[in-house]
Amino acid sequence: MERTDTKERLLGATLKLISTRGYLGATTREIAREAGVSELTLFRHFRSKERLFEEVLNTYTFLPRLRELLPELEGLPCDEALMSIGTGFLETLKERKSMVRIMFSEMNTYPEKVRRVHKRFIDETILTLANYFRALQDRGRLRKFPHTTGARAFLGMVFSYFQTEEIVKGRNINKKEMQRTVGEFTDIFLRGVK
Amino acid sequence: MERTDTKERLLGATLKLISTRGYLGATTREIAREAGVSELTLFRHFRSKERLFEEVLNTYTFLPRLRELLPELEGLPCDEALMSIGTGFLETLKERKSMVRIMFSEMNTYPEKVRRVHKRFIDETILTLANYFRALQDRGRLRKFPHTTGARAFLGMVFSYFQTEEIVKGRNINKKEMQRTVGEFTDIFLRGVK
DNA sequence: CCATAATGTAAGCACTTACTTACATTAGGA
DNA sequence: TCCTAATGTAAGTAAGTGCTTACATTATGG
Repeated sequence: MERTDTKERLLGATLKLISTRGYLGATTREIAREAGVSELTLFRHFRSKERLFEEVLNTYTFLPRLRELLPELEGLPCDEALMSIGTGFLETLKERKSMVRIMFSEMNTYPEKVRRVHKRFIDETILTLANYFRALQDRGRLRKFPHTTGARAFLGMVFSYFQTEEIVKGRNINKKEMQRTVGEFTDIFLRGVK
Repeated sequence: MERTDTKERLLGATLKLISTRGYLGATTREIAREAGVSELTLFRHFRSKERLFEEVLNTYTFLPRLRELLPELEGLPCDEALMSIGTGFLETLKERKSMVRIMFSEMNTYPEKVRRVHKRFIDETILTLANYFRALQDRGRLRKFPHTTGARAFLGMVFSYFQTEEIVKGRNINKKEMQRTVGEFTDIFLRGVK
């Protein structure tokens, strides 16, 4: 009974290694070494690599915070509310970068498992935002437009920005840059470019 | 001298298998079998799996294709031009789906050399559209806005849409749905939602 | 103080992988 | 007709890979 955090260390090491080297590229030997335990311990806790991976997905699944965020935006003007939604979304993505990486890398290895995570996060976020837009339309704060497509559009801008900069280029989007870019996205989304 | 298209068949098989199983998951045996040649022939044409993969990336790049999207839009009004860019972009992504899959799923596991090409690809795509926007601004057809962010925004909407539907969900976006959605994106992008 | 549960070390197994070697076949051009 | 270039078959190699077995160590709680 030497350690109590063995399982957590293994899960963390697996998340790290699979997100950087891919499922096939991350070996159980290396995961164990990264966690500071023997390979045998890995197999004693999780019976196979696949089960280990599954537990990683379950452990680090993330849910959108948008729903909790919305009530706080009640009184705000549209631009400030959207700005807040955009930066909140981007911050969640940054926090869960490893999981986002895995989501799009292991789509082929384990399609159903990964799709579940995607559905829980992306689809849910689009839906929530779309409903929010509809509410704003009903109150006359926004003009009529297809609210689901609108949600897709806004989140798509932010997500693609995250994907190209943080994931593909490996850059870190700092607070200042984030504020600026999301601000510009918001402005375009609200006012249009014409 | 039995066949003249051996190399092409191998490149095609590699594209197909790597895009579905990943770089490590696609074995040289299977690639050869898919191409209808012996594994030895594969190694005689390309000396290693890595070189084979590099040639695949060079062969199937579609950056030139994207560049062709702009020139023919001279006389069109903004909304039609944007619509054309959006659908053209989306159609290219669909056509080159395998490449898109490879580029955005596993890039972090590939050698630095490959990643650099990929980064340049993204930057150039954004830059091309950004320059187009600037030209339209100079001619007073669009209002002043940060043109690079604008290009990011528009391409991001379309790309995220493609990624979610075609890659993650495995759906086929048909012509009609594509027209509608891109039309709505364009409208939002030009007029805003306020 | 001792049973137990969590860990370790070490060896190894069955399998796969990228890649090689040696040798044979075949078809077209000189 | 014969040389050459492209291909094939078959066997094999070295280095992994996930996972197992056998056995030892150690700390803790009753």
